[in-house]
Amino acid sequence: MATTIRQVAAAAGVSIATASRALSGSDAVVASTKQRVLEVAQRLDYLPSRLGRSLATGTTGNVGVILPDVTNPFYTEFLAELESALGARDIGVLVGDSHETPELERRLIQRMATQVDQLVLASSRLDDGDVAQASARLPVLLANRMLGAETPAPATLRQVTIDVEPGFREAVHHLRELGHAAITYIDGPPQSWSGRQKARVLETVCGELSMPLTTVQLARPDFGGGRDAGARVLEGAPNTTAIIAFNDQVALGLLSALRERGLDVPGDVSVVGCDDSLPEGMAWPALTTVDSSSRMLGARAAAAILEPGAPQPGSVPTRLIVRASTGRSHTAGIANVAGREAKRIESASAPPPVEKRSVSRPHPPHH
Amino acid sequence: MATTIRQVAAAAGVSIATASRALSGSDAVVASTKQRVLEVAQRLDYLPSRLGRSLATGTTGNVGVILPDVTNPFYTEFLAELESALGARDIGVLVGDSHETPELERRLIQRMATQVDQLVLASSRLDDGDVAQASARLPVLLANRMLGAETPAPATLRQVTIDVEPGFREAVHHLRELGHAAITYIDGPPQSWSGRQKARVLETVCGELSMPLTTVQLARPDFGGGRDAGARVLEGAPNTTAIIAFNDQVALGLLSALRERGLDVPGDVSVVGCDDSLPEGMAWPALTTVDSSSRMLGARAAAAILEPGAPQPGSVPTRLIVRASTGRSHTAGIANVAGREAKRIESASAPPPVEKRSVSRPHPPHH
DNA sequence: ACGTCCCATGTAACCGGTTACATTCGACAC
DNA sequence: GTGTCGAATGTAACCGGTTACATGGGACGT
Repeated sequence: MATTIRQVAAAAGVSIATASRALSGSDAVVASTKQRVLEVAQRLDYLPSRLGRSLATGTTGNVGVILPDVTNPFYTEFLAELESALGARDIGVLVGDSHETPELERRLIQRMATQVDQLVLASSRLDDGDVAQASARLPVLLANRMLGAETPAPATLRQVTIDVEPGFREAVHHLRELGHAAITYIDGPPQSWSGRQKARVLETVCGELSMPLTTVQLARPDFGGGRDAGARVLEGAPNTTAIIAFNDQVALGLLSALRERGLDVPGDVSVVGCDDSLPEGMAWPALTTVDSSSRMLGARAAAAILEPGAPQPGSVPTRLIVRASTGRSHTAGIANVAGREAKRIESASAPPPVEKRSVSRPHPPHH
Repeated sequence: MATTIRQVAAAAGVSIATASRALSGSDAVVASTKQRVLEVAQRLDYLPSRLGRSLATGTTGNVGVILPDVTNPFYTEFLAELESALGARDIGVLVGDSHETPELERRLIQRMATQVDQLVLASSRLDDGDVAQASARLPVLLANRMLGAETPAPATLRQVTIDVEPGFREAVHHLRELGHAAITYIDGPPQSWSGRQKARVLETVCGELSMPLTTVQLARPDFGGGRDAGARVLEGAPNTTAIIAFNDQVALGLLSALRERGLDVPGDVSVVGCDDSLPEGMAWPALTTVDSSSRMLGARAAAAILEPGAPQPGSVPTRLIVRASTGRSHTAGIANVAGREAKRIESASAPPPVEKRSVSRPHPPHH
């Protein structure tokens, strides 16, 4: 059994109250006694029980963090930032993966509710009512999500968000200036609040500019989802020249689908991502993206937790970062590839481009 | 304040002992009473305190998981698997990121020690002594790490590992059969046990086959690290034709560095990754890799935790998955690219390959 | 009718801390 | 010398559960 404060007190020849005071820093306890208690504690390898302390003080020193998918870099970076900032203040993090489902999320909340001081729900898939209910039990911080205007926000509910408006507006204007006539948006999962925000901005801006907007829904906002969506878009709408993706992972999957079909980015299709989450060189060509930073969101969340009295924090602004995946469209879109392909094959002598050759080589299925 | 069991007991007209029995499932309490207690609990929205329960029972229902980097997909997948399996049994997960440093890891252990039943240290950066010390305090599960043979393993210490031997052996033989004369290994961080394992196997096998082996050390085993290492290798040893990377992220970075310099994979250089962690299409060309699965490691870790009595689990086996990033070397190595480049430009008429053109286009620095 | 036994329930101690309040003791003023 | 005051320390209640043990009453056997 681990050593308790009573053992320390006994060994130091003081009462547990005195031992407690000596150990929990500087209360009114004379220096010599304090010294003695600390020495004994050290010698007995005493480590105060967080459980005992929590029960007595009513504060646990932990926060719970619930994410839709721990595997997704967006949340992973959010979590990394949050954990670091809280850890520096010796606050522990209980983490839960809701696998994008409200049921699991509710269950995780139940499990965490009595052992954390506060809950952080990132991109919560709960409906407004459930969120309100949770925040009736303990303070809740919504990250990347806001309650609808009609739901009265409880006093214990705070929200940190990313304002995607400027970044997505810029993206549409950028594509338009490059000569693209229409835009396809690959949206996130239907429960995603941020996905709805992005869609809403795109609708507005495309409306203003009289550009047609096509939206494609996605089940999982990851690489595989992006690949699937890419394939669907290419088949359903071969004239597409400009695609905006829900996030960088989806954009990456999209790039992969395009490359596999021999399409050039940005020659044939321009692609815009979101999050600016990729290290340099990860995307090919380098991805034009909206810097909807989850790290910054994590930092804001940490700040909101560490300064409970602070005013409702504003939302993180965004902007467009132009790199190499967007450009002037020099074909009439995807439909033209077949023709160009034929032309290339005609001009026999030159070695076929390496990339093309690799495309056709079959390789074993993954997993 | 949250409702407690005493309030439930009072409202149901029973003692707290009876209430506790009724609530904690099926003890010897008559059906009608049990029914009544449960109804009252429901009505009062009662949620039993994990803290109280933990203190009373001496078991918390939580495990602590410490990772060197929550942002690294290897650990992220490990964590996802572990969290899912434990969550299904209503076990909570406290997570900590050691940022690859022993100091932080020790601090995290201190914080977690009194509020978890067990600790999972993934690729622990602690030395053997510190690990032994931690496992004197509470049960510890080492994942992807083993204590040295000379350190006596405490009874509360278990280990789950990946046996990289077969996979890496296969990789070397595979490369040899493709005609590669020498191998370069891009190793992980120096504190990494699994890195040392991989290096050791490569040394052995290359020794057996009399193939020269060059090892390059890496600070951070991620995409950026792989890119840097790639650049170093290309400059220092231009004749390199076969590279094995510590993990898939490093391999991805390497591919990026090679592509940026106009090198063809596998025409000029063959690349082997490790982990099989990439979704289909993520690497271009599809990456030949050793399936050192962190998901499976996570599953084993979960099993070891859920079945405490089970025998010391064996290590996860590995094998080589051959895809498109390895092939017969048709140049004498990197050094020849300059010459080939010149030759291409000579044969004027054919359009330069798309990828090549993109390489030379400058784009703004990332971040 | 009485003793025995068992089952449902209650009482109270306990887990490991914190802290309000009580107690003790020395210093100082008169 | 004695009363007062305050600082250092001790006593005990409390946080919210669990559980060993005590208690009481009904069923059953003789």
